[in-house]
Amino acid sequence: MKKISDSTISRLSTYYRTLTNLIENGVETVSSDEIAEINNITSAQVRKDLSFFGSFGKRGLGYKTKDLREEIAKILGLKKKWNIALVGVGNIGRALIDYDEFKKQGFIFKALFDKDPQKIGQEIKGLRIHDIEDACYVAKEKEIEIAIIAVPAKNAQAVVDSLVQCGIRAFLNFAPITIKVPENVMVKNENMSIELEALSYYLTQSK
Amino acid sequence: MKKISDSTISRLSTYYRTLTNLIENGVETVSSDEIAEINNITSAQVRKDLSFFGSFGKRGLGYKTKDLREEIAKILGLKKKWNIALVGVGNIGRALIDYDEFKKQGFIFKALFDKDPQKIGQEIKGLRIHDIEDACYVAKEKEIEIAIIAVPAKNAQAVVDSLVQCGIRAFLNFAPITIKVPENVMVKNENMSIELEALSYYLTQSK
DNA sequence: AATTGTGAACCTCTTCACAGCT
DNA sequence: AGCTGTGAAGAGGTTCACAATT
Repeated sequence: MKKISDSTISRLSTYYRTLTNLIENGVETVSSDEIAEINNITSAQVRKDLSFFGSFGKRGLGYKTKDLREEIAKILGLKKKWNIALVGVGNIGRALIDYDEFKKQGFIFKALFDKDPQKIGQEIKGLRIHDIEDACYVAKEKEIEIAIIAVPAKNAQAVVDSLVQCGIRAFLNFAPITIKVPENVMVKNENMSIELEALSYYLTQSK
Repeated sequence: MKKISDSTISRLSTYYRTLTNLIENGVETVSSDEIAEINNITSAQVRKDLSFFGSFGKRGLGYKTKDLREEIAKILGLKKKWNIALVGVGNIGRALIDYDEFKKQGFIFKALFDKDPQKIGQEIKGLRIHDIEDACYVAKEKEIEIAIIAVPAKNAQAVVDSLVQCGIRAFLNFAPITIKVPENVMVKNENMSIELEALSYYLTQSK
């Protein structure tokens, strides 16, 4: 399949959210122009993004909100639930366990890992914290498909390496470091300081 | 000044982090090739990014780690401390207060806001939680420059609107919604589900 | 010999603009 | 008449490749 750009995929996520909101508000049809307006982009961008995957609208009429949401769910793989694991039960990790948005989109925590003996064995939200050493066994048992890395930067690469060995192929990385992985493994980064630093840059510039 | 792309700015942040690590490990010089290698990009990209701001290296020798880090700190505005406010003291918000990476880069929480009467008046890490209604007054007193928005999506726009009124011009938004702001105000988004959905997409594709 | 700094080439993403459908 | 879908044009970002410098 033709390679679709990361920006298109992340915009599809925002369209998905937009459609969810519209549906909740009882809106049944929507134009590319309206979706664009809500998300501060152009309508051509919306149509082009969708066009990579099919034609979901009706000329002159726009898109049925429910149908389009369904189509995007299919594209993004949101028709199924995803089993995810949290590695590193610190502040960030704990916050993510409680983060409703994940559950709402079908991402379900099935396993927690840490290497701190104090934490291992404890339970959070009915989930036991396992020793990271047992990750392969537990990950298989719980059929983990995605791992969220919330360990200190210095441990992140090693943790990912071993999970790749266990067969995990998708990672959401919160550690402020670039993780190396084989070709067929995907890492997405969530680096909160980078965005703050961009704000710092813009404030500094505009003085 | 010439408009610099967002990607260049965010790469500068990663170079900055790379240099910090190298310095901690006693490395005194580094080539664009080494910086590139660490971050999985090309050396031309590193040199081009830097070239927008000056020439900081020596041909044949590379860059002095300490000097280059200093230069990037100047570019990104990291020579000063930034006063930041947290709006919305929920799970995510609490985790951010404890997030060392922010403090390390010079972003210091000076004010917390919430609208829940249960929370108002409480203290976290020596910081009092103020009523969001008092935001303007407190923001001025504490000289807040950047606000982190960690309130539910449905309240985010209103909260930002009022803070813009108070004169705040930079926002890091964790709410899964596109915020509208005037031209001279900057919003950066941290949308964790979007990255997870990208992983979902790639796993679905590669099946 | 090694490595930077950079114009030019290349590639990718976005926007335009309009034919085609409803 | 209104709005989609899309090829073509335009803008922007990345990589190449090499002269310049140490």
